[in-house]
Amino acid sequence: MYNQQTFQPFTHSSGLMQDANCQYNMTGYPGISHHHHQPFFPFSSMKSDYGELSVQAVGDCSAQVMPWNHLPQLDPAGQTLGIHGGQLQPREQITDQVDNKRNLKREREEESEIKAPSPTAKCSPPTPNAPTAPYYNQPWGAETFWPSTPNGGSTTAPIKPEDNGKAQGTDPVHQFPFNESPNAALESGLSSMENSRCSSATSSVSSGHNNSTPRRMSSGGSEGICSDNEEEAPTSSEMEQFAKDLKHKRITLGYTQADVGYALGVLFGKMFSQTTICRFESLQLSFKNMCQLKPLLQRWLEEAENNDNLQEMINREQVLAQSRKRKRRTNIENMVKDSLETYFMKNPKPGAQDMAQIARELHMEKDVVRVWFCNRRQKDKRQVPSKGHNGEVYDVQHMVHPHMGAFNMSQDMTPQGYMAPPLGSTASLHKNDMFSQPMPHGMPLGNQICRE
DNA sequence: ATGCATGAGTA
DNA sequence: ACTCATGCATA
Repeated sequence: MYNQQTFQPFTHSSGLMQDANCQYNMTGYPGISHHHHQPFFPFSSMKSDYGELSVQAVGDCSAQVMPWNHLPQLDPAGQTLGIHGGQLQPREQITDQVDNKRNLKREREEESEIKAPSPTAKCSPPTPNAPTAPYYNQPWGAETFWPSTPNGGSTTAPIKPEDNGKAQGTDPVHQFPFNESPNAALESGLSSMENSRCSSATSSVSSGHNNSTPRRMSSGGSEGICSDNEEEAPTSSEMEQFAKDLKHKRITLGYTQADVGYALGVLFGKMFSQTTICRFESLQLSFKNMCQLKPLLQRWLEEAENNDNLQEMINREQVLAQSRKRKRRTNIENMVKDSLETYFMKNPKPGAQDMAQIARELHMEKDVVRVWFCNRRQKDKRQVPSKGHNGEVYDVQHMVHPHMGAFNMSQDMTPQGYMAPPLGSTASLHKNDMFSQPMPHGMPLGNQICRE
């Protein structure tokens, strides 16, 4: 079932309502959210997934959403330039930013997008072996596991990794190439964090590991939200402030989110992706997760502010790339998403039977359906209602506007999450009403589209 | 910036 | 079978 088609012909009506988009396009089911067992930010800034509005709209939106986004990462131009707008793809270009760092931003990013290692980097050579990525990434070849992956022509497709996926990575931490190992301070910070709740995370480079490396920080932790030993559990507003600050300073210093994630790997032995940093900055992680990452980012920030060589050091580092196969991302059509959404509202946690049923009806793979539900639930938890300003949450489909404290939602939930059918939870809409938008539910297309 | 995916840990 | 942390790939 992974079709190979490339993209939907669907063109977005960009421009129309980008702004509006930002505001209304938030999801949240009040009913559900009340019960999260894990606290999340009250101010989520997420945009809904369902919108499927124009890509650009989304992008713009995001930039605007954040109040503290002093330096909008993308200007319109940015978008035009590239998909990644201001961000670099981790693997590719982490290296060159050194110098731009000071000069700055916009351009740098734009360039990077296109470029290869920047020549200008003050110290960093084009970094041939530069740390390109600790991330393995394999263009998921059809070959192995996944059934239909005809990948014929992968868009980006690269090369395939040497093995099937199970490359064991070496642990960056232990192998630290770089002599000037992380300072004690850093280490201590990390360790404390790990000790307190991230024990398993210690060595892993999050990404590519496969089996053996534990990548998560204590998940089940009952330790509450953030029991940081040394640092008290930050309050949501402190966290919000920190995130804001981090972003601002990061940008000012000329680092990309990918740089930061990479730097964490170098400094602490645990690398993070651009995605994670992005989510941190936009408060789209669970509060607990935020608390876990905060100390690291805090350290990084300190280092970055006081150490001009940081980037250089980092550039010298290398991390082994790992490879693994990954299923090609399925592109679920809007119509299908709508259907899934409907099912979700009726029952966020369908049993195997239901799942199979749904899969049948939608002509999807059961696994895809399963993952969709998992992600949907996860998103729901993460995406908590937010506070006002730009972050009004508004779920078009559900017409819900939850306004509850995220942090409190945890307790009454069952361990597994959802207890109540979301549907009834329609809440009042606030100003969102104004933004309510017609979700351009796309056009009817196939169910899933997979690019090859 | 976000959708779909992976996998360790867990209920 | 699920949650949670996390990331590749993509918009």
